[in-house]
Amino acid sequence: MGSGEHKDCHEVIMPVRDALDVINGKWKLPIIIAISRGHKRFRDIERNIPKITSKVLSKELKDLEAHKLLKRSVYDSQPVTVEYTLTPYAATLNPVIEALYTWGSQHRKTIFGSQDQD
Amino acid sequence: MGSGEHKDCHEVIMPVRDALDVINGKWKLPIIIAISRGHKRFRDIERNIPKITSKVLSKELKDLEAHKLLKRSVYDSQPVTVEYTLTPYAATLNPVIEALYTWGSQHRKTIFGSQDQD
DNA sequence: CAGTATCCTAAACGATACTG
DNA sequence: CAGTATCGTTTAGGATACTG
Repeated sequence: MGSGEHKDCHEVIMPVRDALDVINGKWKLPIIIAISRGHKRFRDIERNIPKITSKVLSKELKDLEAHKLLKRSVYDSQPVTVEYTLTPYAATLNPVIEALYTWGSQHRKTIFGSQDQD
Repeated sequence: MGSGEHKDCHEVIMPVRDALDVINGKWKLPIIIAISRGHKRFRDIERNIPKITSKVLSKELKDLEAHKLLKRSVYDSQPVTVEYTLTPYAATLNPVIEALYTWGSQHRKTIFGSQDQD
């Protein structure tokens, strides 16, 4: 009805929020990136993500698994090993990661141009 | 040096984290979207973002302004009006928003296929 | 209209230690 | 190695009320 003026506003916001709900926080995308680069083991992932702790990594891995973005496999080797691998679904996030990577790279240059930053 | 194997992992993670630092949270991108759709006034923005409160909107607007993504203009009219407009820099976020929009739309279909969701 | 002031809860994040 | 336990701090976010 009537003036469909700010209706299309919601149409854009809603899906973006859905996406944000999944990748929210500092860690989820970095974890996906690390695994996509071939780091499958818990300690290996941990070592490759600056500042992350076991506790946070553990929690985030569970979240990502719940969102069907990765799979946890336990191998009955000697000793038992655990591997995290991305699902095909996680690959659909690549355009998001690329857009963020591109923007973040540019942004970093921009802020380094004017002031300091970690 | 030696095995530069997980070095490129950081090269990807860092810019992504920089981007995430800026757009983090549920509200920043929705706010940018609302403003980009022509909603410039505080109440107008507020009305077009489901569930946001004055307090949160106020805080997020300040954050976005600090990141140079939008500009707050006060017009000495009768009564005083305030307008928020995006900076040209905010437009560089469009590919990010589009990627998120596309993925979020697909994701919503995916989860609606299997279970319920808000 | 354009916000601010309080108060509050829940979640994120972090440090350190510990277990099978 | 692959985590969990415990603790504490910080931040995001929400409810409600209020101001110029």
